[in-house]
Amino acid sequence: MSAVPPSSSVRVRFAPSPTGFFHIGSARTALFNWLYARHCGGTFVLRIEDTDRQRDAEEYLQVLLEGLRWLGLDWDEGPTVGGPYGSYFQSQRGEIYGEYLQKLRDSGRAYDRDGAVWFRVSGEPATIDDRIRGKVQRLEEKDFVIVRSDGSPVFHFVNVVDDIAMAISHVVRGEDHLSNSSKHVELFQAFGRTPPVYAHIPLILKTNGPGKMSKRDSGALIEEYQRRHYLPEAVRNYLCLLGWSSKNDREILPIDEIISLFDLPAINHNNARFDEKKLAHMNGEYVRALPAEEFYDHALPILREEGLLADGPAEDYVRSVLTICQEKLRGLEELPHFCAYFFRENFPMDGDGRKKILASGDPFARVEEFLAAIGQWNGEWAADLLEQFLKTFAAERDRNSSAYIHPLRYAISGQTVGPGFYGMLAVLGRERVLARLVRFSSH
RNA sequence: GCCCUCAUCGUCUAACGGUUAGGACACCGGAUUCUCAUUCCGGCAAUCGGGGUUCGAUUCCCCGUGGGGGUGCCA
Repeated sequence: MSAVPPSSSVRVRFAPSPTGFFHIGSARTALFNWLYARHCGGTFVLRIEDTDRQRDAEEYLQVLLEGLRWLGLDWDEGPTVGGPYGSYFQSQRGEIYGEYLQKLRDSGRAYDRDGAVWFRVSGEPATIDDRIRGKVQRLEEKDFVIVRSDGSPVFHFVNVVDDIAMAISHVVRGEDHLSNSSKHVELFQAFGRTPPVYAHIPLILKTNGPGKMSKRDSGALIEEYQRRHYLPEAVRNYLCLLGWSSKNDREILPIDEIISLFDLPAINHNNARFDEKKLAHMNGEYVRALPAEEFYDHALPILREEGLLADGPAEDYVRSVLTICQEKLRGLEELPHFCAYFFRENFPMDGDGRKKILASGDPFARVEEFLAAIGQWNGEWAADLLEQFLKTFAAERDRNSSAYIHPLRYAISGQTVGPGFYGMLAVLGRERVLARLVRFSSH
């Protein structure tokens, strides 16, 4: 439960069904609910709609909870934290549904047919009070099933019962529920309740092609970003921008600022297409802006996972590698490939890079020339002095320093891109650099 | 089919009824004492169509068109 008691009667809920995936659209719905709760000082309830009771329910639930935690969307009531309106699992609320069903039977709004229980509609158009779309009217024409013939209650019924029983004040959900809201309003009214305030948020569409994002689309699952070491703050920030904006031309915003600016009527009406490239760009911005200490904390487990720390390099060495690499990264995902040669001698030599180097001159000759000179040099092995040395060295031979830098970089790292050259030399250290140059020139 | 809903650059979006229609991503070009994948500068690029209302419409209304959703004993 939250440490700070709610200062508002606003109670919102995120009510996912544990399917084994955490879809980006669901995450965005959870996020908007959470933002609104935090904006109002209200309560964010997590309710698990597990009426299907699958075999792997527990494992499926973990995907969801871990995804929410990763995004920093903490819930005030729900699984693991409890709360006064439990249980927060629909599979454990059968008794409550029974009681509410009896109320509908008593008032003549529920009846049996074909072994199922049906709800009798009123014949009047329902008015949905929607904070984003205004008043929406829709006539629910046909009676509908609320309890299947196998005895299990259907979504529309349990959803409304739980919202009543959990005193939910605002229902923030995807627009795919808008048409069905007339069913829900009818149910609220049949229970003698005023329906909650609704806010139907636009859907997230596929990057290309027709329809909304589905689990199978590239980039559709939160767990994919976890696995690829995206920063959760970046994913969350991007998700905020799908259907909402600060209206001040700023897109990268600290979450506290988003919370204070966020409001339901400010949400857009139109669906948004998902753009993986923009998300990737935003992730890069977040990675490069990370304070050195936090970058280190994020990077260390990744390097370890890739086996790059197997030789037990000194902490100072790892830190200096990360310091020169951070500003060049587009994301933590590429870090291992970007810096592997700092940690092992059997790094791969990039094939295209080799062609590039060969095309621009004789790399072996350049490396040998340099090797001969640097071997004699006994200056301090520091970035600024190495720069001085190379510039003088190149000038004496009437060449541009880049004539040496490119082949040297390739010889030392196996790549044509990387951190600043002199910083790279300094961090690797004299011994390692010279050994690699020798190996390259005598290949 | 019927019902609901939406409509500004390719994409995400901004614009009290009066703006050279702004920003971001992508793309293209240039610069940056060494690479680029960082950074900086520049460029391309939009109000779906037709009617109204108004001195004036991206903005308000209507009709089309197009998109999305719903229409299950799925959620």
